[in-house]
Amino acid sequence: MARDYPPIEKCDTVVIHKDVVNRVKGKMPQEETLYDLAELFKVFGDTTRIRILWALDESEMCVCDIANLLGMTQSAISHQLRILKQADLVKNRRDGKVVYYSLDDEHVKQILDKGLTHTNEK
Amino acid sequence: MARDYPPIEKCDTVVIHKDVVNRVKGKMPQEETLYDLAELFKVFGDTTRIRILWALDESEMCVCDIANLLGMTQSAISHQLRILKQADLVKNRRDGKVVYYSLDDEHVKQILDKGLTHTNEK
DNA sequence: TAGAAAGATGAACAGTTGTTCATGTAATCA
DNA sequence: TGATTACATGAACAACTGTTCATCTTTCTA
Repeated sequence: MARDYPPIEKCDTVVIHKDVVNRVKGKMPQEETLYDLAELFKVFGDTTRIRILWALDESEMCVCDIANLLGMTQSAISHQLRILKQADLVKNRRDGKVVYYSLDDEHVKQILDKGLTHTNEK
Repeated sequence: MARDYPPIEKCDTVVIHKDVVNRVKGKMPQEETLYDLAELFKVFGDTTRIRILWALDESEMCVCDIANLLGMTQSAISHQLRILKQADLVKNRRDGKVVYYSLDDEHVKQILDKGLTHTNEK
């Protein structure tokens, strides 16, 4: 994601607003923090994954159940569950042949709810 | 985003877990709601936009200032601000030639903070 | 009024992402 | 043990996304 940006196009405001910009620059979080944050939201930024998370908030379910519920293939769901697991949004347990997935913690629902508050009001 | 999914691969759990799956199916929000939610998080899912939002939480700024702050071109920032505005995450006001952008409401910071809580703990 | 400044925008291009298809692995059971 | 079930995964492909470049609009000013 690291890119090589071209020279900055300066305009008069860069001089006029120098103090404000420098103050903000000093208060910005670490690049890595912002990168991780974007990566997290990227995981939430897909309808399939949002539907999986919403479903798992209602009940623990196995891969096949989720596929059936959402009308998608087992493979597609399995790929998405891997992404959700890597982001620590879901956890799983194995019971024989069946692997049950569930939400990792309560943050997930909180983030979904905050997003919902915004979309409902706009 | 609407796709034509292939026939569902059934497995035994579909019968065994029928009641759970049907209950969850009944509690799922509207498809449109989940779509809008994913669209919202998609907007948060980019480092440049996250950096812009974080900067605007500190202070109202014009396009050129943001470009200068982030070391990117005016054009790139302008494109991203359009996306943020369409998602009702930022608003703007014109003062002569200069257009100042700021966060639209307090939800934005709340969503960022919830995300940060998650990334900090994992 | 002509030129410049600040910003917006369309096209193009490379990089990324989500699903499918084929196949692999772990656990169960006849 | 061999077949089957549930799930995982790599490759491939189409669709999408973010930046650049060129150009356009709006506003100010000399």
